[in-house]
Amino acid sequence: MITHQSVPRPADVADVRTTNLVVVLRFVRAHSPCSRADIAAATGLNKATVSSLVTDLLDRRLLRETGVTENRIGRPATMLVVDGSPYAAVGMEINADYLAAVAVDVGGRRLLSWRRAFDGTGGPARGTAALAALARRVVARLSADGRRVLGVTVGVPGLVDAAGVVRVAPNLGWHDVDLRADLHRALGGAVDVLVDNDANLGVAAEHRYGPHAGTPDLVYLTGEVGIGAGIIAGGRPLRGFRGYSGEIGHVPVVPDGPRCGCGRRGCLESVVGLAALIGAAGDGPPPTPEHLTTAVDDLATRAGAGDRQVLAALELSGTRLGLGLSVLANLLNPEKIVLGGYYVPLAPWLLPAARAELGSGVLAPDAGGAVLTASTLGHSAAALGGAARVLDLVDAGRIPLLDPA
Amino acid sequence: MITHQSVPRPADVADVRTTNLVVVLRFVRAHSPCSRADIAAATGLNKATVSSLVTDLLDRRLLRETGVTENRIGRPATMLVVDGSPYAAVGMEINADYLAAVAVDVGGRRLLSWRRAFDGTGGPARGTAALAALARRVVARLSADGRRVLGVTVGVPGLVDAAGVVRVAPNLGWHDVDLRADLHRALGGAVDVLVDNDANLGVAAEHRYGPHAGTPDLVYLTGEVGIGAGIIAGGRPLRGFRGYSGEIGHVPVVPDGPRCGCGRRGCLESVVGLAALIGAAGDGPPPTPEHLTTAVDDLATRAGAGDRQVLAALELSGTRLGLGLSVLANLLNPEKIVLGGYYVPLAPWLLPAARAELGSGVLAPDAGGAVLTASTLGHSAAALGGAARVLDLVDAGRIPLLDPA
DNA sequence: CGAATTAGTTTAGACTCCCAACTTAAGTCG
DNA sequence: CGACTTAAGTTGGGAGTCTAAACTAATTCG
Repeated sequence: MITHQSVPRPADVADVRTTNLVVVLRFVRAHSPCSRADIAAATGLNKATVSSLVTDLLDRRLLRETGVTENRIGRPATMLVVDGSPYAAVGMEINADYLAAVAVDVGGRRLLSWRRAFDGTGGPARGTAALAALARRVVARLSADGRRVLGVTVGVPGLVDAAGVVRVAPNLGWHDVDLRADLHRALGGAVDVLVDNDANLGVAAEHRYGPHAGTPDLVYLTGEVGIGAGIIAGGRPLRGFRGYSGEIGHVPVVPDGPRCGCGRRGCLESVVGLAALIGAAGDGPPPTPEHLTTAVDDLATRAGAGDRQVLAALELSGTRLGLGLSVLANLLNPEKIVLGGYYVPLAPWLLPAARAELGSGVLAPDAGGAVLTASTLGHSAAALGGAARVLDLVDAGRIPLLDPA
Repeated sequence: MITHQSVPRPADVADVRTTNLVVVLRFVRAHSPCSRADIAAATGLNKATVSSLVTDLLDRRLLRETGVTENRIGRPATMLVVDGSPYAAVGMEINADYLAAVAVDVGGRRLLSWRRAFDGTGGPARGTAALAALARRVVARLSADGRRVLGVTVGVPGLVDAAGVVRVAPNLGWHDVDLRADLHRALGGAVDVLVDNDANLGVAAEHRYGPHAGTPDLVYLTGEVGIGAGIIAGGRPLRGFRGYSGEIGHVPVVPDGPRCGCGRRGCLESVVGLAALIGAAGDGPPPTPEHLTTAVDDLATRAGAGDRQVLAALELSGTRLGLGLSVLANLLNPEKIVLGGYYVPLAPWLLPAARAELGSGVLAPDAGGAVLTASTLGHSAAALGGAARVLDLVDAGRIPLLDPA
């Protein structure tokens, strides 16, 4: 029997430095602009230590002095803000019908945001090649701008294990694709590559850029053909034993409902997945994958126009979604649940019923505090989350150093 | 809007020492007996550093030299084992029909294990008083033995918030009882007191003392009148926003099943909770709370004797339990799921069907690796977990110091 | 213009880990 | 039996970190 009684990594004095560099960096990010004295007072670090840390971060161009000083008694303070512009983090996303890439600098500023239509169902070889080509272009562009690329994270709609191998991606038709190694090779081995599930990256994006950024118990729900949850619990991503957490699509919500791909009946996904949503509105045959966006827009338009059938279908779907989410909320007690993907345009009609059901279905009073909202991050949330994931590495202690130029 | 963008605590050189003391302590615990040289080789710490750390731990009597040396070429090694006997951790448990207390030393050795019948439904005042009296006796006994009590953790069947206030404990009839403060006061303010949900402590016990100790993604299921899950994810307890995680009892598993206390139909708890289990075996009126243990024993006896009705009922219950667990496993992807409480004696008949259903109900291949077993910790698992929780504090860096005697 | 106030730097000291040399205590072998 | 080999553990010096206290710097107040 394998014993998991692993021993944590020892620490040394350099780790103290790293920890405190991150403390200062995060403090400035959260309280920008601020002075060295502010940092010392708030963190408890000594003034001298703060000065030393700040000098280090200025050298790395992770901070910048705004020169601006305040106007009150005593010596004026030099204000600090986050810079980070010499470093870039890249996030990418492959889906059944598009590729996306987003780059941000370490200060969090959006550097580029590309999106192109793409038939993701053409097999892993073509998908990987397209991703690699896009990644190379992004990296080349960023390098040309003089930025160092700290890493690339790719989001995939499917099960991804800890090593970055895509185990199953039903909508892409992928099995056991070692995307991480392939991309790493395609980028000349020069850039760190991570691969993760799109829901996990969605929640990473919300955790860094959403209106509730920093919420330590956060859930993000992808609203695509399939439904997946990205979970942050206790401030850290919840990945599970093999990285397969968040498969909420098969919670039973409708007794004797329609048969689901998993073999059971009335699963959340088969009832409030996108196909079901469109089907429930009841106009003819289900749309082909390429026309899902149009179909959703159409649905939203009809709902906005007061179409009774659509309104009723969306309300019912909201209730069922809320039921599924109540199961999740009972298990995880999240603070925020964010709906993403195609749920966003339909949120005005889904949310009221979903919230009501969530409130009544959670055992803890007041739904355990859980608040249900729709994402405001727009399209390519997973790609944005990929970039966020790279920035998380910085926050975890991988403080980048400027090339000796 | 409250921003959660909190900044982590700064580190200093003393934290390095603490971290490394824990590294050495945990290494010895996992690889006892071992030499200083073994520790240095395995952890990467310098020999000199290890010597210094070990000296410190010997002074605190957290380690002990066994004097025993090996028999091979080169200077013989002084072997080290965990001591910890001067320090005691206490766990307690209150339930509808009993009180329990367990004490262990920091080496993990069981010091005492008390259990007494008690009517927990007599209201919070009587329950708190009884717990306090028991705690005082335990602490007095340990002190008389010359042990320093590091802390007491109490398990309660209900929702407990982060401050140790029991929000709701249905089976005890408690609401908003500040048990932590009450007990802390009753113990003269001299001992740290923690309060937690019994399922959370059950999983803490399994995580430290179970056959799969150390498994970072572990779930424990209480099998009492209610069903609750204690969750460890990524090596840390999953508590959720307000500490209300693990409420698995209301996953819908039987379409149009019996009405549950929560108002819906076919909830896991109403279908495979203890009352339902006994009811499904079909002999007369449901037993009163005091006779549940007897009723379960009777069920096990009849199943062992081959009673068709009981066997069929248990198999069906196992299937439904497996269905509920598959929802949990899809969301959390645990490595081990341990059944506790009254499920243990019934496990031989519940497990096969539950495992089959779990295997087919989880989307990830091979149930995502999840293995379902019955607890081997016996009664008072929550109390044992309470003691484990106190020891977790040591592992988190609260290294105890011997009183200057 | 000097006192008060606040920001930030310098310097000395304590603590930690690491490295290299050393001491200690065995077994090995001629 | 004694020199050699092997391995465990200790000692002393060095580098890096934080802290405290003294110091310098820049501004407002009176």
